[in-house]
Amino acid sequence: MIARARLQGLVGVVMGGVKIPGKEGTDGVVGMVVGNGNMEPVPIVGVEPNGGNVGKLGVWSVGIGKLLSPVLGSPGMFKRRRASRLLDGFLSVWMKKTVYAYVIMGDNASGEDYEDIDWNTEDELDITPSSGPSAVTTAEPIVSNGEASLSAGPSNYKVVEHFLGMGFSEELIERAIKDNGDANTDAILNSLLTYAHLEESPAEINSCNQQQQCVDDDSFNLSSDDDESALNDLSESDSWSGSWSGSDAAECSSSLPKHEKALLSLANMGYSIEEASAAMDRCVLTLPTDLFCRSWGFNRRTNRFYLRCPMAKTEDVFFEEEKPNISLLNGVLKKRKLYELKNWEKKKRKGLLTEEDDIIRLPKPMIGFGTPSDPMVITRRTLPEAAIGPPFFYYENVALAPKGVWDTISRFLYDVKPEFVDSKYFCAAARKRGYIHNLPIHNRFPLLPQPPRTINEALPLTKRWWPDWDKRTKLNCLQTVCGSARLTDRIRKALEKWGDNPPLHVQKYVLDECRKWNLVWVGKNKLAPLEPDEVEMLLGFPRNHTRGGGISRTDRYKSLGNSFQVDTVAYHLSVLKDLFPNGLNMLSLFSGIGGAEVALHRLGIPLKNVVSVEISEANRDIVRSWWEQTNQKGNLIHLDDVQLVNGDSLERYAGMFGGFDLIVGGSPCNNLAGSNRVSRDGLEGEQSSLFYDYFRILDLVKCIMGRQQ
DNA sequence: CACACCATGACGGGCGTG
DNA sequence: CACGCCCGTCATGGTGTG
Repeated sequence: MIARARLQGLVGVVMGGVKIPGKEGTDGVVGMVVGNGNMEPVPIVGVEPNGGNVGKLGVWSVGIGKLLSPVLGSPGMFKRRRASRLLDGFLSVWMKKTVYAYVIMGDNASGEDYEDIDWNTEDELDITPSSGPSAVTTAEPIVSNGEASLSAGPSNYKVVEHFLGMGFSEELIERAIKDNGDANTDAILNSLLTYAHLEESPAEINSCNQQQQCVDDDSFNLSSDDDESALNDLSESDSWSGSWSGSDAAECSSSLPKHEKALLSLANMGYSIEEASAAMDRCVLTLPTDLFCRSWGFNRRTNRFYLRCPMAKTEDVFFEEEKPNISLLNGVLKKRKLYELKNWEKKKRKGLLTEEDDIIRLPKPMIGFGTPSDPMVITRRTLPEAAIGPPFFYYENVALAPKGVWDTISRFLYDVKPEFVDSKYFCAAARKRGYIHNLPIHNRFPLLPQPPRTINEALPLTKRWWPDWDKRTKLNCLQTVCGSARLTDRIRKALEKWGDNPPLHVQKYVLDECRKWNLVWVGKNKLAPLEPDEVEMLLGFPRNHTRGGGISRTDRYKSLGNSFQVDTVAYHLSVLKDLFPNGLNMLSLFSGIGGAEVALHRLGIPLKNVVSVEISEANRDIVRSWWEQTNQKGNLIHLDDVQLVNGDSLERYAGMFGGFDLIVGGSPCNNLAGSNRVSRDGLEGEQSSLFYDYFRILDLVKCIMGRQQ
């Protein structure tokens, strides 16, 4: 029988820093967690240290929740080994060394050998439901090689077993077969889904709908077989998922709390209760729940999977793959999704979206917990327990990221709420950024001398030429590119036609260009983009910080545009001065041109050891040059790729220095920034997803520091 | 001529605000 | 609803270098 394994959607992601005893290089364990129908993570029920063979990463394997199984496939038939081998395939197309997410395969068996798949071809990765005769859906009768030999029972035995394996109760299956006959599995499944639906409470129905969004559009049809070796690792009976098949499920969840069962399961595999508990805390609790209600897409350009928000991109999800003969299951799901969409739109129109629907909002004014000139709004806050250091951490990114991004970032970073600050309260240029950190917030102090706060003060030579119809007192955000000479030439010619009082439409044209490109007046009718050293000054860097040493002008703009505003960051970090009078050890991720290092130095906080991770050689040169010129007494260690930073190296450095006191990082904003017209893909974008490495490394260091104490 | 490097301009859209 | 804002990217053509 031709059958295909169907990868049924990525359900959950977890990343943890758990060392698997005796297994080298498993610090950066990336987890695979599935959710259950209640939108909760399912506790980890097993560890397969070698499962993914993911370079130096280990792989968790997990069971499948009972309520999920009608949608995702059969927990009873879930084969770890096969799943992990499928993962290998995905890893090969993931392109990145670090893996954030795995696809859980619904175990619809097949007759083809999945190992023959060329995972690097796009065809096999097509996320659209495949058409043609070989395309089967979850609704078709499916028999794996392994089970075929067992199926000697009555004619509907296989059908019953199949649906049993999907987690439906025997009673429901019998009822469905009675209603539909045993030939039409589509109809049976539909009935089963309906029965199950009716049995759920309204709240559960709602969450179930969200859950199912993961499933249809982003499913894969992939060949797979039932490798005999799949059976030789963990037996089904000692895994938790095994006990979840069929009607045992309800009893199972009611007898012991889930986490205790998972603990037992881990303990049975040879880990101490302590280790198991730590693993579970770390992995299960840091799982952001919104991942469960998102669906997955595949970016062909980058060859990577990404999460997409069902709310923002609903139309894509719905209509890009309209095909007449999509399976009944898909039909049901689409109807539900459509229903949900309409509900959501209705709510939105009526303004009924609650706080829960839209949690993190930008404050106005954007002054965070206060600025040097504004009175402190808040001087105390209560941090979530998991966020409390050591180490201190400080994370930065653009404030105006696509919706939901900051919620996700915040959930990963231990539910600390971001502090949004616009640097226009610190200097003459706007820079709206969000900072998530676990630093104290009382007794902050600014760098002295405080930088000029208006354009006139910052660039006094421009004052003479500034027309009264240009009302700007602050510059806009300093970006990575600047206006060209040809542009300012066009503006000059446009102005010269009109003498001293250009008409309103010319004024508007000029002002629009000025705001867009941050132009300043340097002569009569003469505008100019900011010079790189002016940008350095505005951002709080020493003059010539990025100058020379082989860096081009455009690269200077780029590096500066990607940097911190030093005064702003220094104000936040100033509380460290009393805490570390003898200096601190810092791990600086995405260092760029060393904004954090410069800030700490200017605060007078000695830098004992700095491990700086920065991909750009030019930027590393800048920091090294600054390090030497400022006669730093400490050690500067440069690494290039955050993705290659693993537990071994972190443990080594932490051992050398006695741990890290501070972890600073502003991860790439390319895919978040509003000015990106090409690939504003959100947090799962090619560069911005490196945020997860920030979290991964932070979590690893927390883990290491916890052990050292 | 090939090649690397650099400057230039064309290119929307999400989201907040008033 | 109109408006303003935004740590950007890509293809292209020019320039410098061997």
